Amino acid sequence: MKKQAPLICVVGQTATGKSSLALRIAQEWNGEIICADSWTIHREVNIGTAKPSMQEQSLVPHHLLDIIGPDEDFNAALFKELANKAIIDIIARGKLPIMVGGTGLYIDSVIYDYSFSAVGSRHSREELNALTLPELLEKIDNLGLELGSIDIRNKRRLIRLIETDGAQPTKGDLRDQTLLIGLHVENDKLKRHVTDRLDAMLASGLENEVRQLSERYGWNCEALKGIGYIQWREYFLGSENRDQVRQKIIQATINLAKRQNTWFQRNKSIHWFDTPVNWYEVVGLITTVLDNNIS
RNA sequence: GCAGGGAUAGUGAAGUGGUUAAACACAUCAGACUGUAAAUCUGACGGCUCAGCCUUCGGGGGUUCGAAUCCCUCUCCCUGCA
Repeated sequence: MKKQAPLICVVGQTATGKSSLALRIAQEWNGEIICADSWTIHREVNIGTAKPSMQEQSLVPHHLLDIIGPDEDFNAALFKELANKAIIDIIARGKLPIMVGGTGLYIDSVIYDYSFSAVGSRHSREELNALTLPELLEKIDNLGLELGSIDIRNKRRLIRLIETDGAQPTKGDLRDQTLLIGLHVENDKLKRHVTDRLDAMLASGLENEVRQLSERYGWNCEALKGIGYIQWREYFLGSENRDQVRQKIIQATINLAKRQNTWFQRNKSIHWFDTPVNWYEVVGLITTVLDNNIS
């Protein structure tokens, strides 16, 4: 039986240094990076998303960056498809694929081979969105759909259930030869990292980037709904000052980091590292996986 | 100095005599998560020897069967007049 080629994943909360670790791994083992991030896929949002710089991208090829416009939608199923293509392509060229990112759903869709149920065209999302929770439940009942184990207090879950005609999703085992490296930082330290990173973003012209994007695409634009962007709205309207924006961005980032951590912590296959990462341990871990593959 | 206003849990803020350990929001802690995921949703959130008990609404005193809510007084803060 033919063995699957190795895949290295670097996951974890935002601002833990995933990108730089991935870069180092890629340079050490002749790899290419696949970004599993729901925001860096958008073009034109660069500073606030902490997108890898052109300099970093010239060092190592990055995939799934800048693939859609700021006002275009994206989704996990699409990510899974594109990421799988990228992985196959990288392996075919004899290089090591390294998937890095903090969007847990995107990562899992690839490494656990999620079976996304097709979107039913009979119902428009806009129409369903307008319904209340009880109305959605009634509709589901009328359609004869099984609620299963979904959270019936979460409107989005109910809408999805209707859209998929109640199709039950499936999840596979962890992809063979896949190494999961998780980065974790303690709360206090994380807050410092987040703050420092934001101040660096501000120094490199975040405000200007947001202003230009909001003028060109308007505040309803997808990419401007992200952290680091949406918080400027009141500022440009004149009701808040720069420091309030800064505090709001820090807070939103910390809140996100908490949710990301909850997602990844339940995955018992992840090898966790505290930062700063002990490089030799990483080398040891990766070497084991790669050697195992050769034999 | 005089006249008003105010002090409520980590923060903001409701409550103005009786299911009030005290709405709500935020923060915090924990959790869920398969075509929006940087999204969406859930629980806990005064203390304890925790299906019961104890202590809270600036401090002290009082009225009342009963007060964060009424009265007196003290402290501090804001506003108008001096």
